[in-house]
Amino acid sequence: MTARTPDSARDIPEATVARLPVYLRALTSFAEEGTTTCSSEELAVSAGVNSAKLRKDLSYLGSYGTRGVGYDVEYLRYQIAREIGVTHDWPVVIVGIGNLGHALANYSGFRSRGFRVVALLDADPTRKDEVVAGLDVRSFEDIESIVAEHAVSIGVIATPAIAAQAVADRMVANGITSILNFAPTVLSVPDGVGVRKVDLSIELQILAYHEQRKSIAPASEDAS
Amino acid sequence: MTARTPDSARDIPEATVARLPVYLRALTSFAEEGTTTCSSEELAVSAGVNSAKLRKDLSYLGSYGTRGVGYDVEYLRYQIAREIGVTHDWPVVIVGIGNLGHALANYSGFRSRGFRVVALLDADPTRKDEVVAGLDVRSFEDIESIVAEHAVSIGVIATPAIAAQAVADRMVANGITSILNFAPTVLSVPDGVGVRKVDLSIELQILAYHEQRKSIAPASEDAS
DNA sequence: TAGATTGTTAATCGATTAACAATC
DNA sequence: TAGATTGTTAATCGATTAACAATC
Repeated sequence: MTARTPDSARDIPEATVARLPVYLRALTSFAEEGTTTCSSEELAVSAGVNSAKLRKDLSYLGSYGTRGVGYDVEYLRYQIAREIGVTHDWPVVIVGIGNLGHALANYSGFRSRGFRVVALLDADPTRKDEVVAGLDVRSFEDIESIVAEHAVSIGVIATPAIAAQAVADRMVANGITSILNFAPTVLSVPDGVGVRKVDLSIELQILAYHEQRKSIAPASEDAS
Repeated sequence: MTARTPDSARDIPEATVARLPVYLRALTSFAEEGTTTCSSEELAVSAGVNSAKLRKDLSYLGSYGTRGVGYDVEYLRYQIAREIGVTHDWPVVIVGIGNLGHALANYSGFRSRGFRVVALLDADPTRKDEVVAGLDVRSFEDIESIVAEHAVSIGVIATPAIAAQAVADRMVANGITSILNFAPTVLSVPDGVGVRKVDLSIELQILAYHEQRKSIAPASEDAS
């Protein structure tokens, strides 16, 4: 009981989970360049973290390196992909096909990184019959049959803020258990449903805060 | 020297800084609804955090509430806006006017939350003379004059990954000191330049990780 | 064997939370 | 005065980091 869990299903800290995709991407770059082996230092530089943190993170997955040698790029890449769960594609629906929904539907990075957009939904009936990124824009009312047909568990909300909660409720009612929310609003969902938020203005405001402080700050680090 | 810094320029933890924009948004909602006063509990619910964390966060800014009563919505809203630095608009340039750049250029939330898009730049000469969101798409070569003319310190990168580092270098060379990066790549910038990254695939992969574990996890919390 | 690099330990740092004295 | 709610304290929790023993 107190021995380390031997195989999978260990408990990985949230901060580590958030970095695994970054490592995965760096390893994919290495593989594309033909690099077959790398050290924790090289991988760390490529991922923009320090190597102690990288090794600590990887240690939660298991022992996939070789002391004195480093990591096999392809092997580690696969192990991380497996841990994240992107060795097969996840079907995804996007709701809200405005400017942002358009951009998301056309984003090729989803496909290459473990996701497949299976449907585009919009509540506005005038948008129906539009074709975006090779997919028909369908009525939001079709969500039930689409989620059932494709066994969708991940939904993306790209609607105006005012509509987002209702969309989330409807997603959850139809069995979606993970939501990526681009609408600038706080969603409330039942326990067990995962939500991540991408908020463009908030990111800019965080930059603005630091930007503002640059002009105020005493020049204490100024070595000139 | 050991007394609390009396006025502004206190040291606010990063985690708090990242939440201030969320509080600001919640307060703006309250104001629009005509709510003039709120308690930490009400504001916390609206922002999706617990009230202890909210009060702790606000305590870094100062004492803007009244014990036994709560907060004046408009007053607190102004204090937070001032702390973030969005009592006046920040000029912003967007580089890379593909699908995502289009969406960002048209995003009305920037304008209402402290930012003004002053120029859209793209390296592709065939995109010049296009008008997006009421702005001419201009050559990336114009960045120097535009940054100088509008005193731009914040840049948004919405180019393909392959171009992003060169764009960032050029931004930094021209005096931009804060970058919001949508390209799926790690940027390296000099000390003193702030970078925030928004990575759509990474957000989905984090959701996928948790989604995957739901099917694997032992039903230890299952009370049925 | 000597050199290199991992995986792990332990110390440190920062963030969260509950509880409550202060005070309206 | 009694009730309400803030602002702060202190305990806890989680994340980071440097250092190094293990081991290729």
